[in-house]
Amino acid sequence: MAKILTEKNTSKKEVIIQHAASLFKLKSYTASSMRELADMVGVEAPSLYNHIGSKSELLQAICFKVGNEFIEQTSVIKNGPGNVTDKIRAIIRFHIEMMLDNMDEVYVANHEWKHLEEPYLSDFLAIRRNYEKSLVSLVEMGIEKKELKPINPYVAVLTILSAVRGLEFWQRNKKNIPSQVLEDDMVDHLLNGIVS
Amino acid sequence: MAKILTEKNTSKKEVIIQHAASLFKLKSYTASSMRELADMVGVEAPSLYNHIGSKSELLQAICFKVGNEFIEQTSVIKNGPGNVTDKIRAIIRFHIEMMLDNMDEVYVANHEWKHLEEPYLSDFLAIRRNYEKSLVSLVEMGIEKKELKPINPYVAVLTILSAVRGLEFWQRNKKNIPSQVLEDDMVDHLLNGIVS
DNA sequence: TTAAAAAACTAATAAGTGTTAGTTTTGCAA
DNA sequence: TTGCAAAACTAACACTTATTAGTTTTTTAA
Repeated sequence: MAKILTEKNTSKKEVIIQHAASLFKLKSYTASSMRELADMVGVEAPSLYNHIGSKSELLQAICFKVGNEFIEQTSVIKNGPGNVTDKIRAIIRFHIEMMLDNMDEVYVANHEWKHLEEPYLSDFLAIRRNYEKSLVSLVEMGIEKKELKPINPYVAVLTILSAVRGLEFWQRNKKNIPSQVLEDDMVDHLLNGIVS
Repeated sequence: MAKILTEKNTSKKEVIIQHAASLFKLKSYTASSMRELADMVGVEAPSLYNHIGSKSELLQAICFKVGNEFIEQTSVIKNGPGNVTDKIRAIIRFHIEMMLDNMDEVYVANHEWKHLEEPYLSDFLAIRRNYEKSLVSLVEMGIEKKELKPINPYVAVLTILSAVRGLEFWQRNKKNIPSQVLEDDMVDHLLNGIVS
């Protein structure tokens, strides 16, 4: 009867994954049922299994898609031209844009990864650790070159990543502040502070 | 048979709540079962109900305890002496200390509030909104007095609160960085930036 | 020592979970 | 039009869930 809507270049599996990201964000992974997901897709729950292997496979797909995208894009910026400060600026901007454009999936990757099963959980954490290390080494380089103050580089990276993650709360306030102001002000705040 | 350990000045209900915070942080609210919680407490699951009303009451207790503590302490700082910059510095330090000292409960309040039932969900969100507004007005005052740069005050508050929340990831790295360095560097980062 | 209250226990319930089996319908290619 | 594969369906299973009922044990107070 009911049929999964297939848009151009979007497999039904991808449609399911997108709805899953939205649902997992709304209700969290464990509180989301396959029946609810099926409702969103417009199908009975068992029909989902013609396209996917399991519920946890959906979480894996979301987490690793996001993780890999961050790794790749940041690597491009890091290995590109410019001084360290410019690179950090670009990375912050990339984070903000990913957050605003792919809110559901980024949110799920940030919040629900702990429900990944092994070995995916370990793999995901390794990816994240590597990502953080890569940013730490960039900050260290900036300190060496005297572009940055002699702060603890790990604390700086933690602060930046956390601040950017906070855009998860953004949706309810989109109305008031244009995202360009948000992006500019946040980048400036994290690089130059707020004290005049 | 088994008995709940009662420490001085700690009711059994509080013991249960503390274990609940630890469990909810580890596995998330919905993935935590009352049987697991009972195991931690050293009791069978139905025995918990001699001390508490329901699972969701535990979540309520945790969320509102944390919420009220932030409201109160921040209000004290805000209405106390000192210029705006000092107050913001004090608030950031208070957040960091709350995070380090009451990690489990703060984490749960930050992450699991969405599983609160009405009317508690609405109440909790109202508390948070008020708290944010109160900080925004403080930043606005700092801008008026030219202590702070003319940034968007909401973005500044969002950035600060999010950065501080990131200390949730701190546990795994406690070994490397003394928390005093963490606190000092993060405060300096959020007020003065990292560019030298 | 005894009576009452507090708090533990076992057993059970009703609802919801992800998933499988088996069957029917749909859509495309020949 | 026929035949086949893809994908939908219904029914069901095995488990887990929070919670209640009813009972027994433990603690407290007189």
